[in-house]
Amino acid sequence: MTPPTPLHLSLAGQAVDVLREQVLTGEIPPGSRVNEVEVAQKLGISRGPLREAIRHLASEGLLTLVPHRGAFVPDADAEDVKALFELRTALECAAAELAASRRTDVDLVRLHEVCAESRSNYKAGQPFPYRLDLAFHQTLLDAARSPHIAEQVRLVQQRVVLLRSALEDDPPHQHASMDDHDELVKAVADGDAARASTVMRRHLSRVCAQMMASLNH
Amino acid sequence: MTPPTPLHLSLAGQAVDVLREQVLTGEIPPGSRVNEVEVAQKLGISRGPLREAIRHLASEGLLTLVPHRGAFVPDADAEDVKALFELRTALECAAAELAASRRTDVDLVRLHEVCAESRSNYKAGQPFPYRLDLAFHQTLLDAARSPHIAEQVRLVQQRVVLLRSALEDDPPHQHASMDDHDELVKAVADGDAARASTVMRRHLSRVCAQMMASLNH
DNA sequence: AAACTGCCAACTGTCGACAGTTGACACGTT
DNA sequence: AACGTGTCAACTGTCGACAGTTGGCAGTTT
Repeated sequence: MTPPTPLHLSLAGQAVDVLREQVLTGEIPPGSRVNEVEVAQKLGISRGPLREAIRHLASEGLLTLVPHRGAFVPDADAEDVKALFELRTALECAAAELAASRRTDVDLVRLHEVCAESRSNYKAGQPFPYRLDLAFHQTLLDAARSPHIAEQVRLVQQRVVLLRSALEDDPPHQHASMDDHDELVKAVADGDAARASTVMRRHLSRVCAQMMASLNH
Repeated sequence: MTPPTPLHLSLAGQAVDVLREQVLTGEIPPGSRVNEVEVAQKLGISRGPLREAIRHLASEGLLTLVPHRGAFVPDADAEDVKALFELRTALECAAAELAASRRTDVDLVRLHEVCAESRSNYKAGQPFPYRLDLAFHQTLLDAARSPHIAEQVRLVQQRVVLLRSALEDDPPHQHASMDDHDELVKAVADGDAARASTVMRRHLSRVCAQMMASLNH
């Protein structure tokens, strides 16, 4: 059934994927500890690969390691969110600038598609799904064509998702976000790097404030 | 002599430090492979902790993992340098902006000290040591008071150091760098975030060009 | 002689077991 | 009753050994 390394992914790699999923979905709730023997048995693997998986997720910021105590799912306060968004702003503003100067027509089509889908969903009474927000930022990132920045944004995004569990999206915020996205696309289409950066900064500032507000009850 | 976890650092943690040193100093040259059993014996530890150390360094970008082949010290070409500096520019420009708005008088004193030491060394006929360049950027980073950005810059800096082995510092470049540093300090002292960002971008652009030139023989 | 095939050593991926540390509970003391 | 102490179970850190895969080499074929 499970030969050591059949063809594609090592046990450690599979464990990384499974654990990441469980942490991001909250199946393993923030603040809880990850028991090595217990999880290893549940995944049907040994402690060795699982340990590697845990360390990997810790390097991504999805787990925090305490010597001789184990790995914990971090639960953040408003202060952490603010600090994290400083990094995200630095990365995504730079990405927005690069996208404005490097985007192709295909990139613009994709960006318009995502924005249009968000609008239609919203007008149909559906809430603006976080999935589409992620898709927009990912598409913009692809247009920037900077693999290292993209990789770092991916890691930060993950951590934001981890903290997003308690976030109740309210309609005003959703509307403002979609407006920001549209404005970003316009700036990128015009090749206006400075404006793209400015709009992105304002957008992320808004999102950050929203998250901090919902974290403070 | 070596109980499992004597008091402070795990064997894996120690191995990380030793290996990082060996990789950054070029003791383990770029392109070479890291043999697990060999290095483990040389460090007097088992393969388990060493594997964790290897994975950790890989997550920092100091090693690249190839399934079933092992870990290699990456040797980069000009294209990689350019891509890496896009990330570094995004991070350090943001840090420069934050430093301009958050710096205290103590930060300014420290920045002036580093610049002064660089100048005096240079005028004494000594080459501008890379150590002082790192110190300057680190001091500026401290003034920005953004731990996440600082951590990411540290990782990128490491990778730059890894590629720096073949870099011959020529006096014109050193002089220009010191001028950039002085100009940065002025902007930070004035609290001029926009100017700090601009100067930092120009500075890193110069350093990047210098590195790419020396990589192309 | 060049290309293909089968074998082999070296190394990574994985596992189970042992040793040391940590936090907690129970007990005794002040 | 509150505090300090000793003991203990649970867990992490570490180790040595086995299984599977990879790349290279020798031998054979065309």
